[in-house]
Amino acid sequence: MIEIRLPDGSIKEFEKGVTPYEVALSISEGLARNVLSAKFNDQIVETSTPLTTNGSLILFTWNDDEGKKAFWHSSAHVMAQAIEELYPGVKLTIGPAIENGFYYDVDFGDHKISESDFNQIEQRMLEIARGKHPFQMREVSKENALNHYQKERNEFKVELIENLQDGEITFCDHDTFTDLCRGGHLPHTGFIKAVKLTSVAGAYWRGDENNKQLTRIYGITFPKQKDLKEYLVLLEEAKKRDHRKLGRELELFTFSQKVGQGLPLWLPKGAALRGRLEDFLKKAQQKAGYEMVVTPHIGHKDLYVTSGHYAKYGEDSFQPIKTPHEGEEFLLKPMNCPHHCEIYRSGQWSYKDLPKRLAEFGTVYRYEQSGELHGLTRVRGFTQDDAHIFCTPDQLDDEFKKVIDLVLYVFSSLGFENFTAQVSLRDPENKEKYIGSDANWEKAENAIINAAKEKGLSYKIETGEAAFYGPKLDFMVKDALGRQWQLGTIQVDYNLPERFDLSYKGSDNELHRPVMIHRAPFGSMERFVAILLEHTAGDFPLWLMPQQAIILSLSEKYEKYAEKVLTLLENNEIRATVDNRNETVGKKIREAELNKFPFMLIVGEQEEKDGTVSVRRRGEGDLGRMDPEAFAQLINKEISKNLKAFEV
RNA sequence: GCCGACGUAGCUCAGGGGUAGAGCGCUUCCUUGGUAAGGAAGAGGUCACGAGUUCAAUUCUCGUCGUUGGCUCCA
Repeated sequence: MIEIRLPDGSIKEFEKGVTPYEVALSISEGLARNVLSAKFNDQIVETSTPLTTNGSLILFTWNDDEGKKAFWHSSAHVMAQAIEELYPGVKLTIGPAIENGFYYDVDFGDHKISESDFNQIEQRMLEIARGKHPFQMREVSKENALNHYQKERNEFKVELIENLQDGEITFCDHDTFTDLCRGGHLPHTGFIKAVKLTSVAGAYWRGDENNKQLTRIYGITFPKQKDLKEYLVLLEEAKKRDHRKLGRELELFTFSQKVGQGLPLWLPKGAALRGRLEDFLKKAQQKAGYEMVVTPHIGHKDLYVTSGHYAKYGEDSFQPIKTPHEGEEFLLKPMNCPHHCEIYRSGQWSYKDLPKRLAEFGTVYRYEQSGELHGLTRVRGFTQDDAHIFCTPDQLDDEFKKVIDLVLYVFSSLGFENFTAQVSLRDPENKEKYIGSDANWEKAENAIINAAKEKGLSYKIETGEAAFYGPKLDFMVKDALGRQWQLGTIQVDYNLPERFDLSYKGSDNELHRPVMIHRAPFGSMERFVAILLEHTAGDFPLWLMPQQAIILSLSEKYEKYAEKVLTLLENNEIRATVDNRNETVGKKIREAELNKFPFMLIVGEQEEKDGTVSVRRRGEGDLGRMDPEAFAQLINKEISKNLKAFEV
């Protein structure tokens, strides 16, 4: 007999060799029907794996992430079988489960696959699923495994197996199909009831663009047809929050093929919105001891040779601008740091002057790969809410924490709660990719981790994700479709101070090297506005709204009174506009609601007579008549409730 | 940059070898209204651009540009 501990803490005795499925059955038939996969002593096992020792067992269903993972991983096997049958001679490589579904990377040889092939594959997958073929794991010796795939001339699987230890290699069989696999499957294919292949994409073998390009097919499957329908509806809903769509509808920004790809044009409303965000940050930064500076949009090539950026990115950047005569070369500014370093160098500093915090809304230009451009989130010309802090090594920890406070203030003022902090460190295996000494890297990495810990951030460490000049702490936020984007960033840099020979006079009367912190709480105005749009669906916090209220005149007769109310509101710092069009009030309300006006003020005969406005709140309805002054107070009270001042 | 899809009116989209259609928006007129679409008329398109096939191309083929889902990249 063996003892199995279940998640509720209870311990049950079973015959040696009991399977997770049988354990589930002993609890309830319903559970047994729904159990998809299991974890025994922190190891993923099949529901059919005999358990031979004491241990703790967790059973997973569709409601668990691990259950979905097994579901989708198994679905990848089924898709692979369908593809192999329909396109004989293809070479399978890897096919994992992902956050929403799964993919399989396949070498189709000369065959071109496109979305028009999906239906056929989906149909075959469903046929296989209906066969209720059990997934069965078996151990294979390295030699046999290699033989199997050498016979199939599948160099990809051979490469995978070569990197595995003999004795830990397993194959998974179902129906007529066999795949190299570590495990974690459904009991059988019959659980898969709904199948949707979502896209086809090129993907490099092992993610390296020097390798062969494979065809990646993405799909998603569900245990019920209804779940698939719901998922598709969810996708449709997410599309409604797409910042590209909202940006056009709300007249915030546009693009022009003539101006060039990735170069956004900010429309009046968008520019006003962006200006308001800038003012908000400027105010907080002033309190936090920052000083604003302004630098030009181009810089001499030597500036970037000194900074090291030219060597690293020169080839892959917008190419230098040449002067007519002297043969000088200038680069479009890809970042503000070198300019700020030169500002620092323009003076002499004592340790008493530090930290020096230089801030600029600096517009930069980067030649991003054309396939990477995406709305406002990835562009070629954008404005960073940049600042560089020059401080003594002793001040680093404290300054770093202060920056975290500022970023958290920005995020909370704008209602971003679901962000993750990511600490990006150097890849110790690939040190040549980075500039700077080991000692400095270590110091900087520790400073970041300590600050993140002390500020109570829940952070994730990503090795190899650091910038080439230093480690960083990024604040990541998801867009409507769940894609992660970096917004705020804080980076420690020991290298630029070195390269620009920056110094300050210490209390010992000697020259010392300052440490530099790069930071941008928004990241870039473009990306921030994009993500903010997707999070709020255009329903911005009241203080940020391009227009806070719209005055709807009941007919042209009340135009004068409407204008009078507008002036009154403007005197109270409220952004409002008048809709005097010859339309019914019903239509005006509908459009104001769709255009996200938070407040609608209806004025007609009654209002004009007693000097009031009828207030309607978006999404809530009629709030009744009130004095325009009272309305102004209502708005301003709500704003001051939601927008707290930054406390240092 | 690579793989796939797409590009028709300001916007959302239908159509299809014989040079185009809807809804919304826009203009004008009627209507002067009470909390999510009042009515009528009209204007607006080199069907992204360039080449090829054809008697004829917006439609088919190729290329370019742009957009887009991924991959690689992201100072």
